[in-house]
Amino acid sequence: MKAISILEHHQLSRTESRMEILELLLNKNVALSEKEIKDELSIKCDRATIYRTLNTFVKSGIAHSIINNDGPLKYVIKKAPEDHVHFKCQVCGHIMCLPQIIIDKIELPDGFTRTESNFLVIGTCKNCN
Amino acid sequence: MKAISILEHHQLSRTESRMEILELLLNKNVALSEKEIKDELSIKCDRATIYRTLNTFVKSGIAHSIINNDGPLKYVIKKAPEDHVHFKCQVCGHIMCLPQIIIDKIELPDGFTRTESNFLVIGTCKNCN
DNA sequence: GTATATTTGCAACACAGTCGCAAATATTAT
DNA sequence: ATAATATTTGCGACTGTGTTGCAAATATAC
Ligand SMILES: [Mn+2]
Ligand SMILES: [Mn+2]
Ligand SMILES: [Zn+2]
Ligand SMILES: [Zn+2]
Repeated sequence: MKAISILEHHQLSRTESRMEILELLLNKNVALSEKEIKDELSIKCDRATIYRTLNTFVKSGIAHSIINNDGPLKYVIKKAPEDHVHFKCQVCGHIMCLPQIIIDKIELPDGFTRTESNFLVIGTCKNCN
Repeated sequence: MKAISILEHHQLSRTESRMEILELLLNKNVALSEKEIKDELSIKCDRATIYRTLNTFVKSGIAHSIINNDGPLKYVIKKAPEDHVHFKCQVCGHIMCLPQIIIDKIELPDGFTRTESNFLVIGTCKNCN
């Protein structure tokens, strides 16, 4: 399984919750909130455990969180290392990465330096258009 | 007073809370949260009133809210009509608009359409660099 | 297998934001 | 200016997201 080797590679112990949550994220191409994860999990798993697991994944670089303008944080497997744009579809509600668009290049005013970015574009996705 | 004419122009009734909150926002060039507003107000004003006032201002187009990656929404007077980049300084904590950078132009993948954007760049501001 | 380190579930908590309702205040009409 | 009406306010209760302490459960190391 891919999940096992990812956990090993990041030196994370192999617990049922971590395996199941990681596999769920690996099989999705849209970002999921804690609640959505809980609802889709086959095993029972406490809210706190899900949050702790997600935070662990983010710290390890396995996943990253996406800020939602209206709603809870969502999590997705980290594919591209660079900062990229996120897209939220108003119709289907899905939030996803748009790794095609890198945002290193934004020119800030004189004297400002960038360390990180959070870009969320809201609109209508390919499927819903 | 500027605040009075702004309220009149948007056909909002002229209450003490609205006047004070609006003047506070007009005198700041950084975004404020409900808590920060409450702390800076000279008059006493309930949390709920501040939230309602801010929502009223946003609906009227007087102010707009800025998503904070870690923390509550912040509010700022709306100067530029277009979507622009927001900047958060890790050192001083200030969040401000960078109206110089318009983000209409981001090229989305085929089939995606944009209606709104939330861009937050995190880094170090001019003063703190 | 046993010992040790880590993770889990549960409960409690903190905080942001909203809402119903009665009292207070602002607007309008007289 | 006074009275009638419409709007806003404060209070309290409530929801939802996310975190944390602690004891029990489980994973890893020996
Ligand atoms: Mn992403
Ligand atoms: Mn702005
Ligand atoms: Zn869609
Ligand atoms: Zn600064």
